[in-house]
Amino acid sequence: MKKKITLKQIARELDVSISTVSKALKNSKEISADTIQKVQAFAKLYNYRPNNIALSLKNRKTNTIGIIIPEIVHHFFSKVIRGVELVANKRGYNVIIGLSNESFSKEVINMEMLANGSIDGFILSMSKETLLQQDYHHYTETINQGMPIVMFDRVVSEIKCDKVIVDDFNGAKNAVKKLIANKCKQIALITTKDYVSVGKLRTQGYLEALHESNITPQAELILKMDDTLDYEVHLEKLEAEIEQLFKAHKKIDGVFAVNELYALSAMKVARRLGLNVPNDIQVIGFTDGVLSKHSTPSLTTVSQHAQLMGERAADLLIDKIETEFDTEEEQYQTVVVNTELVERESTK
Amino acid sequence: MKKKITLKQIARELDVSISTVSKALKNSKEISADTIQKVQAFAKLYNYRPNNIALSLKNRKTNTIGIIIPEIVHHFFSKVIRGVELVANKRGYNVIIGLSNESFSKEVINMEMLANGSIDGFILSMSKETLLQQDYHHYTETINQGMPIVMFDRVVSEIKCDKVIVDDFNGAKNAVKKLIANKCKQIALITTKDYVSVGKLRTQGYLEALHESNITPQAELILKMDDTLDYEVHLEKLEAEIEQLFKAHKKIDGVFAVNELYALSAMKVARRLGLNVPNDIQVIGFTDGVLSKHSTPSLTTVSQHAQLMGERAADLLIDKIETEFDTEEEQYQTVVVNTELVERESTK
DNA sequence: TTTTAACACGCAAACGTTTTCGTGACTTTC
DNA sequence: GAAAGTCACGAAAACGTTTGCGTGTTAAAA
Repeated sequence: MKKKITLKQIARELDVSISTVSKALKNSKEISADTIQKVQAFAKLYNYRPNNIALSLKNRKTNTIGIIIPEIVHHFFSKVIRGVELVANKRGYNVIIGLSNESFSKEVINMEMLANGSIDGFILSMSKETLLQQDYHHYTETINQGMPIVMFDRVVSEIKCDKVIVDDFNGAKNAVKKLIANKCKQIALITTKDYVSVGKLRTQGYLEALHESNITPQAELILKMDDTLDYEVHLEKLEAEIEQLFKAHKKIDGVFAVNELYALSAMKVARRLGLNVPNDIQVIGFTDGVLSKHSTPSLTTVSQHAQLMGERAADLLIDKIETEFDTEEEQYQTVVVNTELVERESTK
Repeated sequence: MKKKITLKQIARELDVSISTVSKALKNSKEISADTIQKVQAFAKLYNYRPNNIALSLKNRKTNTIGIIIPEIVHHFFSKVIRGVELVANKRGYNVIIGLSNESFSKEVINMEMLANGSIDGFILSMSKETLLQQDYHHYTETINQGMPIVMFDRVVSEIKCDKVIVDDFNGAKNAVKKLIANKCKQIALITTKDYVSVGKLRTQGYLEALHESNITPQAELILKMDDTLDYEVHLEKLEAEIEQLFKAHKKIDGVFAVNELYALSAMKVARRLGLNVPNDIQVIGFTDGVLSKHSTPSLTTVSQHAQLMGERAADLLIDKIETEFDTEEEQYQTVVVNTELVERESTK
């Protein structure tokens, strides 16, 4: 049980000063070849590694980025994390995570925990509660203290910072256009209430696609679910509403759902009602989870390239961290990650 | 853009010493009421928060735990993380993650990055490559340096540390017994090669269940897949092998698979061969992913309580971190988390 | 009035680094 | 043989804290 060795200990053992040891390890030409050799041999023997914390303090730089997300047991977010970790690691950074669990207060607490020197910058996606309360002071305060922030997916225009977002609008539009091209006449939309920006944008994409094809949208074909509830738990409620929709509008022959679970539920209800997917009714979802790929029939979805978003966000953040001079007035950019329609069995 | 304020700056502004400020903020009785009031007001105004890094250096304690896992886009691991984060946060710790991506070298690098002062202890699950190479020096070295480690799920007896494991043996045994109780006569096993400890244990559970019911195991009913490949990618190969198995043994009426995807593939192949699940063939999987719940038919599985494992691991680790005195010789414990058979539609 | 005690505060060390600058001992140069 | 230069190293400050101890001032006790 040999504890980690420090410069001081090496110095004492070798009867030189701490500075000599430090320089010797860096092959400084101030130090004689003899001493360098001696010090390095000793350091290697005892497996010396500089203490990160001391370095962080000295350099006022932690080489760590904080990521705060609403939920980690979620394909989208875990893929984003993977992307962040990938480039962070490549560029010499560690990643520290905080989960808000969709709660405003946990988000605030987590940010405060990390903002006091532990990290060099944030990557985050807002919790639903924050989105609802529209209280963004913790973000702006953090930014004002000079800590860079990159937001992704769930963003809001009030906050001035770099952002990485999915092209929700066009993703949805293309999906619906695909349904139209596949001869669907009555296309239902299963979405969330509008305060969730992504739900809103996808809804707009749906409407735009109809518009461009000169189809008059029918309000009765749009189902807006309350997204504050954990829908994993409220599956029955979800299915009941969909069933009601299908029964009230037997002519529905296409469904665009703003997430995977809504789409899956739609397929399940359709099957229960004796409808065949994709022959009687075609379904497209949004997100690239595991369910789509392995469901029966497998689900055509709008893939979001979550990992790529994480990579972009990390690059953006680290770039900002490493630009010494804040070039005059802050210049923020918003990266839009394109979606991709992955066609599977639920469409023709 | 006001940067974070330090004790020194407060001291200068208020024309007192740094120590006075520090003590005043702690309501030390060495300091007069006037001064305390003055300092605290000023600190509040400027939103003073002590710098974590400086504290970590001083206290030689980071209040951060490192977690290293093979993969994050995976229901099991992300649930474990959630559990870890939950108790870590509750007990005042942060969580920093490292992904080995199933690679030995990335695991080593990640551990070294974190072991140099960044964290107080590790929670980790071994990469497949490490499991294969059986090179554990990075673990033992870390432990020898006095850094506590808690391993979970993929563990190995050679490493002396606290562990949290799933009761794979009994989980598998109970699952197979369930199949037997449900009148299955020919029960196939779809498992991994034996170097993955969990695969091995689940296989043993399968055998034991048969043994206890006086059924002679048939080697031809056991399919051992090569787990070094990413099976998400090699789905067709997997399905082909299963199809071959089913065709060669038409009397198979039960399947126990050591993970979710194997089970799902089995159901898919069965359907393709015109077999009804659960009437012709019953299927049970292992793990508590999303797929089981949302597949059709939904899959009966052995649930592992991943989040609970994470919580246990975190408690174990933090307990160890916070016991001042290493009570004489190290005493390690292994926590076994029970499994639970979640019955769904794939069994009768 | 002198001694003692209480009070309110500052000094300095420590955590583990890095880096600038200073300095003593040689070596070279004229 | 003296001046200048080179070499190899050490001292010290700095990053931002906490804390034991020393000290000057004042008030209380003798």
